[in-house]
Amino acid sequence: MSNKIIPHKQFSEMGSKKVERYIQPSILMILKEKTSYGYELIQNIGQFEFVQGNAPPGMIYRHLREMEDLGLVVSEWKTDEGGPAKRIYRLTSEGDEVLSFWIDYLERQTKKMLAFIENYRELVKSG
Amino acid sequence: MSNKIIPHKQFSEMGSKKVERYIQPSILMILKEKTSYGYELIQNIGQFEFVQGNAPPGMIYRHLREMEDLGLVVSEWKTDEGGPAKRIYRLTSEGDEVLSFWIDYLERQTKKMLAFIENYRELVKSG
DNA sequence: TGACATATATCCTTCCTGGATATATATTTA
DNA sequence: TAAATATATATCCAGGAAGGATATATGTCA
Repeated sequence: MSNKIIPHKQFSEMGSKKVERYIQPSILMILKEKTSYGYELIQNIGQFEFVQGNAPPGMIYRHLREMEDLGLVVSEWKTDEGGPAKRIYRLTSEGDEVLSFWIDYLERQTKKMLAFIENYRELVKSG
Repeated sequence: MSNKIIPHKQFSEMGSKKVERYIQPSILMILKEKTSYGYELIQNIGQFEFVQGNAPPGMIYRHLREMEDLGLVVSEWKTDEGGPAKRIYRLTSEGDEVLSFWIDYLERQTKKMLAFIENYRELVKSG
């Protein structure tokens, strides 16, 4: 039995897994504007629309630890506000520089994507 | 000992692994123009610049089998040209439809990326 | 005949994601 | 005041995709 399915369904299922979500640059961007912490980032990372809804907590904390290990951010505990302690993250100069590399990358990538789309349009027009 | 490294190095190492390569839509696009086969696709897929150099053969053949299983392409053996037999792939109407979904997705994604870049420019300007 | 180009296929390890779960602290509500 | 909820961080595990290496086979050219 063949495995044929409705194309848009196949696409959305596949897309939901493989789509680039740009977690790291989004965190760097938010921290460039102001310091923040995991729980807040989980709620705010959706503003760039690469992630729909709330981001999975495990992924954000995992990224933050990795980024701190790489020296892109530094953190300190904040306990004076009531409620559970927060680990406040701040961007480092290395993190700032990596963000600028991300921007360069995104510009190159959008150019390639737009060329790909244009190639498609020409193909449809001529075919 | 901390794990600080040179930012552009960290970025290029990370980028080479996580970058979106758009193998499936690239194959669909080539097959929309004409039929082709694995070995030829490996050499031609670089034209869209999502993949630099030759694509890893294992990945292309893996994608082709998966895409045939999904009904996006069909194949037949061609042995009348001398040299090893080629498995010629042809786009199906389902594959054509999935490619158009890919184009829609890429348009949405580029919009988000451009908005992200613009957000960065504003931040740099005001900060 | 030996090397090389063409051509497909499979295997294995590593890495990342998604999702679930655990833990702990305040605040609100009943 | 006890229970439920919101806040907040952290860890674990299964599944899947990528990268890279390797195997196999055929024809051509020196």
